[in-house]
Amino acid sequence: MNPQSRWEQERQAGKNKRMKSIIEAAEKVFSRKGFEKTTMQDIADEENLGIATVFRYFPKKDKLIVAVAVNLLERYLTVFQTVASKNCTCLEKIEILFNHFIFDIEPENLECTQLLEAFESYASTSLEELGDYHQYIEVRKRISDTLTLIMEEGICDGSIRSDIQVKEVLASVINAFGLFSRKLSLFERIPFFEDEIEPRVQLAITKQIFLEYIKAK
Amino acid sequence: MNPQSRWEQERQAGKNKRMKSIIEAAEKVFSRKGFEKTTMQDIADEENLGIATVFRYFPKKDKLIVAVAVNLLERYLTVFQTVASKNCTCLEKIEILFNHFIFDIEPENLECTQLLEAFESYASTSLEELGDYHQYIEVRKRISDTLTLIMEEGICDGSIRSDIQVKEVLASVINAFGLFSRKLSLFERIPFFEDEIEPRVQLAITKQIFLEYIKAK
DNA sequence: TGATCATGATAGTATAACTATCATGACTAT
DNA sequence: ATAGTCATGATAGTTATACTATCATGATCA
Repeated sequence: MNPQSRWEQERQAGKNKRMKSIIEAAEKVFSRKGFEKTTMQDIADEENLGIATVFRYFPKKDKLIVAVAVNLLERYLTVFQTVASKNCTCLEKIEILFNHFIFDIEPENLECTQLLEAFESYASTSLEELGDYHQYIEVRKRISDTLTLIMEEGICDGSIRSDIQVKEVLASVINAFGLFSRKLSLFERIPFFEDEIEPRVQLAITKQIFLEYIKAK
Repeated sequence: MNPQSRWEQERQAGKNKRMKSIIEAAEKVFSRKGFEKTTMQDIADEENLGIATVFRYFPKKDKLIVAVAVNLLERYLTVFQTVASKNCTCLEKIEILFNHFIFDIEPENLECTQLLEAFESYASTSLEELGDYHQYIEVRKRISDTLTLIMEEGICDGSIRSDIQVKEVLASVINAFGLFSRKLSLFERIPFFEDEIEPRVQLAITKQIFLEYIKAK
């Protein structure tokens, strides 16, 4: 067996240790500075690596960006799965998810949501090759499936109205998550934005609108 | 009077003819290629101008991007105002607005919505100087005021439930516009996205959720 | 002990934002 | 009509950054 190809295999499987450390470093820097303004040098510096090393693992910046997004979304998936297996009503589960990703006191989760939102925006406008992007879509689908499960359960136990189109409604819920996280980041950056509606209030309202809609009458 | 300063005044007021033509050209190119991938050269070529001329009017690419967004949003404002003065119920007005910007057969309006969505995302991550951005916020506020008017009218005439927080709910509506336009652009770019929910269906559901929520019981 | 290979350093290319300068030709005021 | 003004275009140059190529070094592994 050729060791070169073993390394290459590891690299492609994303199981390489250094690769993981670069992804984690990149996530930090992207969160701070955004995808566009972050340079590959910034990421190398974060881990005290040579820039050539970063390029060895991620020959294109876009590849690194997708890798960060996929990594993040996979962490999300486990949260969704954990909540899904909890022993409470569907409505409670959905509220737990809202609270976890948006209203959590820890700002960390919110930052993740913001980064994912930024990624989807980046993907739809700036991503050059869509080849790696299907990986992201895969994980996104599994999250969607998990939520579908939660809602179908809710219809069975009578806590959710039975005449809704499950997949479509929850897609709206998912999108609502990301949407307001972006508004929050705008709000934080721009002082004269003050007299607009506080995004957290707006988010709470949106949550209410969705919950009221899906609740069994 | 100093002619140099007159030109400078015109330039700053945005009333200069050439300036307008550059903004219109830029809007076309930005719509096609996105903010990031569009070069100043592209914009100059679109109008057969020298690149130096473009830089004379817009010393930074960011300034041109904001100018395009403000110009676009001002066109939106007139639509909102026109619909507001129509002689029909509040619910009908809101539905007209949905239809106009998203479901319209003319793809032109949808492209505008997508460009605005892209701009807000760009503003929250990549815009370097927020100085010009307040102009955009101003117009956005006037649109918000117009919508508030529509909804308050609806509460008076009894077509809208009276216990909602008007400003917050309509902010949700406005954001829903932009959100799905981005999903649409993703959908158009990515073939293997096919088995996801059709964004137009999703958008229709969202419209339904909001309308049902605000409707008087 | 010797071969392999990840790493870092460095130099180089391409592209695009942005600056500076100057010739030209259209417009404007008298 | 003429002279001056000024928008424009052409061009050359600067800087930043994505990305490539190459080589020395030192850790690891057989």
